[in-house]
Amino acid sequence: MATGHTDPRRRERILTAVLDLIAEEGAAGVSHRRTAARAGVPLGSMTYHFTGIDELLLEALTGYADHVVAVFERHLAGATTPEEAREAVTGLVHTLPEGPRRDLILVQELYTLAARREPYRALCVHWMRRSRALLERHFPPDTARRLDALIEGLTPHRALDDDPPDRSATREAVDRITGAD
Amino acid sequence: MATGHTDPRRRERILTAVLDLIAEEGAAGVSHRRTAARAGVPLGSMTYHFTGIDELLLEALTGYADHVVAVFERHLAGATTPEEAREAVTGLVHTLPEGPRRDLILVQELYTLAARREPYRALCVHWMRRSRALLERHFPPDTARRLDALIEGLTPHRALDDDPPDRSATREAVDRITGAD
Amino acid sequence: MATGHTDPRRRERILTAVLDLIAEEGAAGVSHRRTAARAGVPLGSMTYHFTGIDELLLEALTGYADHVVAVFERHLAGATTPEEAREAVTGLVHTLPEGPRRDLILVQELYTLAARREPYRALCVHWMRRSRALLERHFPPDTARRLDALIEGLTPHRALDDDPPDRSATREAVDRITGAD
Amino acid sequence: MATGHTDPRRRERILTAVLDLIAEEGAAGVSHRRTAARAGVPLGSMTYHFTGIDELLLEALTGYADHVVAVFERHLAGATTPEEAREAVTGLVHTLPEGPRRDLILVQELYTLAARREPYRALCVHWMRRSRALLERHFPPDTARRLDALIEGLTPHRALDDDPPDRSATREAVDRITGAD
DNA sequence: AATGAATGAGGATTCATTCAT
DNA sequence: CATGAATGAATCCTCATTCAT
Repeated sequence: MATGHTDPRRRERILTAVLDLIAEEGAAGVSHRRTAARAGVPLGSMTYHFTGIDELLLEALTGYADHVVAVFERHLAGATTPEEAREAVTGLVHTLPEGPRRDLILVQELYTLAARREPYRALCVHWMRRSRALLERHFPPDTARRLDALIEGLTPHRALDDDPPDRSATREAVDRITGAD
Repeated sequence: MATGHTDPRRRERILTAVLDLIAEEGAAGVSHRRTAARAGVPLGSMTYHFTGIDELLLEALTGYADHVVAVFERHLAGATTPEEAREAVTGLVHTLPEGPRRDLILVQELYTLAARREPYRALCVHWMRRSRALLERHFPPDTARRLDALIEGLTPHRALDDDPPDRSATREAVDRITGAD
Repeated sequence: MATGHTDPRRRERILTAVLDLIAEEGAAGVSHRRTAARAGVPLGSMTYHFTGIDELLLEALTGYADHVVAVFERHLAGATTPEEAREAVTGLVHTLPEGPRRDLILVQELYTLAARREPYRALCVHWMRRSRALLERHFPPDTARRLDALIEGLTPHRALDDDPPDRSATREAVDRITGAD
Repeated sequence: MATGHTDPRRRERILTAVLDLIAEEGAAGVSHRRTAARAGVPLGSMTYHFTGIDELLLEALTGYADHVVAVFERHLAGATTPEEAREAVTGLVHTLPEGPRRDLILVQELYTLAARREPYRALCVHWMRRSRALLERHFPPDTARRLDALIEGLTPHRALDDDPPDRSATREAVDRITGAD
């Protein structure tokens, strides 16, 4: 009532809460009530700012995908030789899911949504395309593609495995897939 | 004398229904009601045969993992040389998600559950270990590991991509990661 | 918890509450919450016993239509001559909406629903057919039809008008429409 | 100097939207949001131009009643003899609900509102009085009254019946109720 | 052994209305 | 004058689970 009546960061705060909830409870655990509580906004606020749960999830995950691409880009930015690019990619695999597995989980949830529902699939495809394009700055198209798949595959392994592969094993895989001889 | 004095296939039928539901609606879409309706059993039957939703999901997914491992094994069974093994693995990647993406979805859902909740993680780890063991019959441990990750990574790509890599591209990736020279 | 666990009159009580609510607040005013409160049953009970609001309304109104037909029949039962039948019909018009206009309102609400949604239309048509059949026991088909329409038309007039037509006016109209000469 | 310094047709457009909504969704389906969307005006506009939902409905239905009376009048205008008047009334019954049942529905909705809430009742009574007055130009008061009721009763029959009475049947009923001999 | 009945919690969403701008 | 932002109440419905039978 006495608040500024227009808090421009409200949408933003809600989206952050959504991402936190996806990571903690899964996409299925994202409800209006829970999100509102977490973001500290009234329940009615949710459907005012977002059409429905789907818009909520989609927008939050889009923001997250952008963030991941940015990380990706930052990692690869400095590399000028193939050797440096390979090292950068290796670092990437070991960087992303370092936190509290939050990133891994978010990616997994997105894949799961994408496997079944169109808008999420589109987001996923767009994302894959962008990261492949980044790899293609340093590797030929076919190699970029293989490398992209490898990165994707190493991630769940690193996250679930009790005894995950160490950095040198990752590097070895990267070298082989990119055909370093 | 025989215990299950009613339809012994009831559990089985319920588990099949659960798997169908996971594939169609996602793990979050599996409810007692829906499962009962789909399996054609009374609602009260659900909590009689299964402790709760988790037991339901876990048992269904365990059965599915067994099935996938069996497919895996069948594919690799005939291979006697590394060359044949590589060809078998290639066939595997192109076999699994060929159907109506059902398999991809189920795997994805399992990963998502595994990322957050213990019993699912254990199932997942056990599964990964078994498939790696199968690969180790034909490849050295480190190679098996890399190969396993690659397979995992190729799957979502093949499923989501509008223009998925063809068989020869897969074979090329397999050759490189297994160090065929 | 300590209740008989199976109250067979519960459905019945709910339907009575629905009819009361339609009369008092209109069909649009029938909500699960209000109905539950009025019938003295828990909210969750509503969707257990009835699929949804529509089943609720439809079943309640079907019961009401049956009741009205029964009244109709009882009124006409004793008539053996056309003269007696005309008198009975006249009595009918002046009997039905005598109460607290409850009957009139219920009929009106049913018509309104019937004008837009199929299952209600079917109920309405079925009802009209039955009452016409009753009239046809005493009048030729065409006459029965005209008479039926007249009855329908007199009802809202009697209910809304500040100065509604008296019994002799009704009788006069009945006589004319049935061609008493 | 001119007051409505913005679009003066806005009120008008809103009222048209309200009528459309009543016809399509029922009076209960008229909300500020839906009306605003349909009329293409901002949501805030609704409560600026109209006190609340009731004012909205009442004003829209008043306009509609005026329209119906005008049709009524136009139909009867040319008639100079009782015979012509009877033919005109017959035409009326077969004209009104000819379109997409829109008119029938609107009338029904108005009756339903009138049965329960005062301002709508007043509107209804006023309307009935006006149409009766029109009939009284051609028929004696008692006959006008009977005829009015008959018209009212024929309408739902014609609208709901699968096999509605044809024009000659209507004419026959009109003749009888007006005592043509 | 098996199940229909029951229910309180929580799901998404729509709403009329208020108010600062 | 006109309106976008905001919100708490209420909407229908689904749910996992308990329990008497």
